[in-house]
Amino acid sequence: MKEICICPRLSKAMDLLGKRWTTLILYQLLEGPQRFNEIESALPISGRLLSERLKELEKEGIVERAVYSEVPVRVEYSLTEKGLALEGAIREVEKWSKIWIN
Amino acid sequence: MKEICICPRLSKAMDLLGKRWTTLILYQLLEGPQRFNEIESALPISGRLLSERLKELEKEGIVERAVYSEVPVRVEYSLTEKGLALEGAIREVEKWSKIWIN
DNA sequence: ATTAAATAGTTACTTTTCGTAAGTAGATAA
DNA sequence: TTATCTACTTACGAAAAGTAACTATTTAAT
Repeated sequence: MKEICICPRLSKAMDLLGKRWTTLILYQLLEGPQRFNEIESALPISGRLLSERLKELEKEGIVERAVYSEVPVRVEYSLTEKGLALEGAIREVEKWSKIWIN
Repeated sequence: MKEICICPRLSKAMDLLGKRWTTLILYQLLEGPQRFNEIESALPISGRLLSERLKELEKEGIVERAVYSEVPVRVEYSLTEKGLALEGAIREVEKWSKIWIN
């Protein structure tokens, strides 16, 4: 996106949040830290895309990745402060969807 | 999207709002009714996609299309009640982006 | 009569992203 | 040695997005 016009910050935000699955992944993580497979099971997303999205979100400082060297290995993803700050926005969409969808 | 797991309404909502440009188009329409070219100029979007998105939003009852038979023709797009109801969610993302982006 | 100008799109084509299914890696257990 | 578990990665065909040029309609100008 070229994000020249309009509000450039919102534009940047939507580059992230407007990507397929991103908001649903964050919504899922609002439940608390979760493992790769837990998220994968909770959403109709494939491992390929989940992996891709989590990397993007980690790079943006929205999600944190923690590896626990157990057997087998456990990897947990959680929201950072920046990620948690999105709760208000996500809840608003949830509210809207409860009223206006279907 | 298969939208089986998680909240199916949120999932459906994100099918719409999570599409590229959709939220920015709605944000732009929060300024008031606007013509095709106005929206096109305000965002770095092409006519092809703008046309596609507006049709989707119209089909979902989020946006209304009004044709005025002037010369040359004037076509205005505006938010319906359902569309206006998204303002809270969009403003929350805007707020977040002002704090956390860049 | 022909050309130009303005708005609101549409078409054709290339590039990027997504979806699906199968495969990999590293460590243990049978 | 084979199987199992988790967390990914790879390969590839399909769908969506980006870009630029083109169309339709009506009026005005040359």
